[in-house]
Amino acid sequence: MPAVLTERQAEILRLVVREYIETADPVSSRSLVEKHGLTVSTATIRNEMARLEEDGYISHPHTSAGRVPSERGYRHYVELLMSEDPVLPEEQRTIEHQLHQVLGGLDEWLSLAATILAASVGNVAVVTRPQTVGARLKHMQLVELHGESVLLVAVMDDGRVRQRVLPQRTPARQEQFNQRAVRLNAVIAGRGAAAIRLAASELADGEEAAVVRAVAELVEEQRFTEETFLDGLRAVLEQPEFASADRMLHAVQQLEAYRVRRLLEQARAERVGITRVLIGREHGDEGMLEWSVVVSNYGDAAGSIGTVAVLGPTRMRYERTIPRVRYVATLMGHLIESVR
Amino acid sequence: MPAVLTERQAEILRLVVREYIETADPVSSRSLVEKHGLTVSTATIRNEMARLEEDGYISHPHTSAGRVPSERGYRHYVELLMSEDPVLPEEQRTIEHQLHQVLGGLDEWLSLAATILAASVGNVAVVTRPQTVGARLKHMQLVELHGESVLLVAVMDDGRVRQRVLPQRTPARQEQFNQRAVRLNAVIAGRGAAAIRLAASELADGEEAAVVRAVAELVEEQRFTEETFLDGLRAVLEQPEFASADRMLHAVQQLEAYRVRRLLEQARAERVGITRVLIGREHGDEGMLEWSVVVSNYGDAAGSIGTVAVLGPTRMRYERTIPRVRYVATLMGHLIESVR
DNA sequence: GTTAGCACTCTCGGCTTGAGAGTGCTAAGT
DNA sequence: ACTTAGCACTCTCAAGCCGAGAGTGCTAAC
Repeated sequence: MPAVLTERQAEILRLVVREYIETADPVSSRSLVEKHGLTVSTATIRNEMARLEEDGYISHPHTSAGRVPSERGYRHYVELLMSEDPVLPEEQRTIEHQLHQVLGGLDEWLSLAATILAASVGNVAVVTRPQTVGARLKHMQLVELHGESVLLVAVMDDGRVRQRVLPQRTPARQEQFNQRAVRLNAVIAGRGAAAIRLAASELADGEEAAVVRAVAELVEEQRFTEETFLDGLRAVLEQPEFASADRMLHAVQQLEAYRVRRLLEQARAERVGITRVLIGREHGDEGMLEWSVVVSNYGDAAGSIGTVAVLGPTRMRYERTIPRVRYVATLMGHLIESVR
Repeated sequence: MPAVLTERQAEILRLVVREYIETADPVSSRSLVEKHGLTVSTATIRNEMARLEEDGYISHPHTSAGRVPSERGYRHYVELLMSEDPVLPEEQRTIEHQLHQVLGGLDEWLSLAATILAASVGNVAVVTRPQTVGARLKHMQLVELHGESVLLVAVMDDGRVRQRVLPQRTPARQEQFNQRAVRLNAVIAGRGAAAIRLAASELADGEEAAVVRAVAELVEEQRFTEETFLDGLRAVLEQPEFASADRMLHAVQQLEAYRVRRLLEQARAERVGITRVLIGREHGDEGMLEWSVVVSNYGDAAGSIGTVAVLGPTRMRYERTIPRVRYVATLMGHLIESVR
């Protein structure tokens, strides 16, 4: 397999990939000549195609079908042949505007970002909440509930707001809860789960110790289903690769939260700022052989890292998807700074 | 159409419905006799079936197929022929145990309830958050964020905890925010959106007025997508009625949040405590002609009302679904009391 | 009122067939 | 040595056909 392609071969590969991404039909030598005004004949194209196939860039579904890019073909295309379709200032403004409309805090931003991204690339988009290794408590508050319970609300320095209903043996008024919150905040605000747990063990009052232990749990809690925002299922199912019922059902199964989580764990880009493209079996998930993943991490100075990704068939508009994933990831990076 | 069925006709109808629900195949006179040891011949069954068909209880996909229940047949079955499959104490314990494992507050309960219900009936389950007409603020809190913003956290008396990032011109320390929160709570805690808005207009300090206006918005905010918890998509798509790609895609489309919302609005049961069954076109949604909905409202003394529903093909195990929807609805009713 | 018997209808899977799409190869042209 | 016209060959796909099988409706007898 010669690693180098002639100029003409590269151009043919580029056109095959583009054409196939657009139409989803195997592309024939004739359609290539007709649609792109090539100055050579179909026979020449066929000869070149035969070479490309020998070298593993494209393949044949069956004898008398056109050519389809292989994983290697897509990879070559993504790395060398394609030019990115930039997110225009106009589109950037629209997206940022939509995000700023919503002032509800991190979760709403992440969810909306997934929706916007999905709509923009026509595939499934996933945005995970930044996983903070050493999250700290910013502030806690107790709110009196009817009956024998109290609502604990904890705000973390990674933007999470978590709550929990706690039983309360000795009834108290809101005012007393406020005082208790101020007292406890003085001890545990700004600290991580471990330090808070330690503080709990040193408290004389059993009820307060229970509250503080609960805070520690909330600080370190990472619940995946609630930490992942996914959208675009319907759009991806409309792609022709899922035109049969069993393929479609299979896709729906693969996109269940816990599977997507596993996939993203494997596919995680190494560093913030890099956008990775994993084509076909490159991501190593047996169930999603014909899927590609475009993934980018985002994070802040404090080292908490989240993921923005698009999942779709290998026949995906990489030109469009890659810059959009990258853009949304940087946007998310800015947003998490703002809720620190 | 004689409205009354003979005992034998009713029994045959009952068996046809049961058999069809179980197998999804049109049921023939022979299968009925064979499987249920009837003492009459297949010919007799056929005669009776012809009567049932005349009366509109069952129908014929084509000449040489067995019988399939019509909407009327299902209705008769649900109202008169079927006996409910109660939620056994064992199952109740399991469900309640799962719910009590999770202490995160209302949203997690609702979401988990949808998951449990979906798994238990093998169809799509939807649980909406109780829509409170006149929600009141229970407590608000301000948390200092890095930079020029502050996080407003509001706890409502219907169990919602909402947050919003607010810009903050004059930087301040957490202690000052606490004092401000105490001051503002004294004025607005326990009040509804209108009263809070009024209070905002009377405040001298512009920054405080902005905070209070934001609180008012949070108090009355009802955001549907975040207010609906849906699960069981995959299970329902495995039903044979969605065995072709276009039907499956159509189902996925119909189950998008905003459509489900419309459907539930139309299908809303009148009173808390009643479980309604809407079969086929009875729910009036053109796009979901072959779907049934089992729906039950739940609420608390204060009049906030939420919905628990199961959506699935008309060929649904009503015996099982109805009591489970009812049970989960009452459970939700208790839970919302507990976070008041 | 019930039932055996039978003709009739309809579906479904398998098979065949012909059209169409594309290729690979050969041989001739530049 | 590269390009290309021409053509045989392969494979898919839709349409049509066929026969088996399932079920019914009807008739006539019990």
